[in-house]
Amino acid sequence: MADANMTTPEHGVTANRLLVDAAALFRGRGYEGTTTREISDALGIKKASLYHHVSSKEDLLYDICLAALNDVEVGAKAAVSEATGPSAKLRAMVHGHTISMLANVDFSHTMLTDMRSLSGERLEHVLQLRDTYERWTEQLIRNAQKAGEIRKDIKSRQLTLLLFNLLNWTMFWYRADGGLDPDQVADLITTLFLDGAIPR
Amino acid sequence: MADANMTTPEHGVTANRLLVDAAALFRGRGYEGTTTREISDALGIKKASLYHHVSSKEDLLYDICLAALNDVEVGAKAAVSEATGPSAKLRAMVHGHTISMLANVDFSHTMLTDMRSLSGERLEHVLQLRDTYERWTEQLIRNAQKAGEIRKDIKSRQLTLLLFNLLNWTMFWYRADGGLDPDQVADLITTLFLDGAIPR
DNA sequence: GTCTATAAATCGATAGAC
DNA sequence: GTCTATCGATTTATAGAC
Repeated sequence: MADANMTTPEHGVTANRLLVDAAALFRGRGYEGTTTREISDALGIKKASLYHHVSSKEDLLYDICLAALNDVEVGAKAAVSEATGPSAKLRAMVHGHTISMLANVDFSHTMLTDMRSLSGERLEHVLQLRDTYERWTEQLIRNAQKAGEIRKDIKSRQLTLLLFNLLNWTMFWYRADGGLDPDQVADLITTLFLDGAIPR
Repeated sequence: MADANMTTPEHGVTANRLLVDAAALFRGRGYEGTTTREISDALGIKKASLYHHVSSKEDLLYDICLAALNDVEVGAKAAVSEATGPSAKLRAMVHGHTISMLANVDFSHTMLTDMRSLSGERLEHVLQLRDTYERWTEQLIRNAQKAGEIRKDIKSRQLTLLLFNLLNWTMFWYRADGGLDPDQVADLITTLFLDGAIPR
């Protein structure tokens, strides 16, 4: 869902719809594979009218990446702040992250796969935000390791990479109309990450 | 590595280099974001000379997807055929898949993220090959479940999706010059998938 | 805030000489 | 098998009327 906190205050409603429609197109055909013509068609305006709301196509990608990162981070941190104990906080992170990511799957998908099309400073900024979030996650894992609730024979960095493998690729097969709702997806990821596939 | 079995016999050496160089560019800038001019520059020939070897840019993408799928399937099936027992075969699948995928990471990355740019029949063909491979993997999991070596409280379909989450996203962070070699990556994925992050 | 019209550049692909 | 030259279409973006 594209709710109010996904855009900065100075943006109007059309600019909001612009991001949502662009993200849906970018997810389906890629940023480079989507033309400004297709975006304006989706909004029901002419191509030139887009430039009243944004100053370039890349602006759309940049705003989508920032919104996607912000939503997931806000969702994860809210969930973690309500949990008590190292492994409970880790479970909460997976749950909050997954719910936010799947609620804005067009944004998350675009951010993760088309980020590379951003130029210079903008790419660096998005990468820095992503890295900061990954380090925050790694700290959750390290805390759980110190408490003896997560195995210590695999480095926290590598456990973090494996956790994001589980989280990120979900966007490629998740369908809102499919057999699983976001809560069930979050539970699956949590269960496999923590318990593994061999019976305990 | 781009070895001999990655191309069909009728292709010459230039056509082979063409695939390798194109896959590297596609991984870095995306299929839609890469121009035929960039591809010809990488080969040291003029843009028009490309069309002596391939009849369209999309041909390159199609051939890369087929080669990527074939390499991973061949690697995984060879490993599985040498293993004995349901869970040993599952471990072998992860190992063979990971080694082949990381040895041709430009090809795998391009196949998994830019497949969507294929048109009509070609997209269907690639999707069908991928689905067949996924079903073969799910059968390995089902066999291990029947033998009691894999938990039965999660459906084989969902365990398969989670396993491919672990396998596929690895392409986004694996670096040949990084701290982990393909064998270590395969062991990490196997260990987490089977045993989980909580100490046993 | 949307429109028509168009600029300026680049795209994939082709023709034909060598 | 590679080249020069070029076609026709399409691209992002701008100018200026309404």
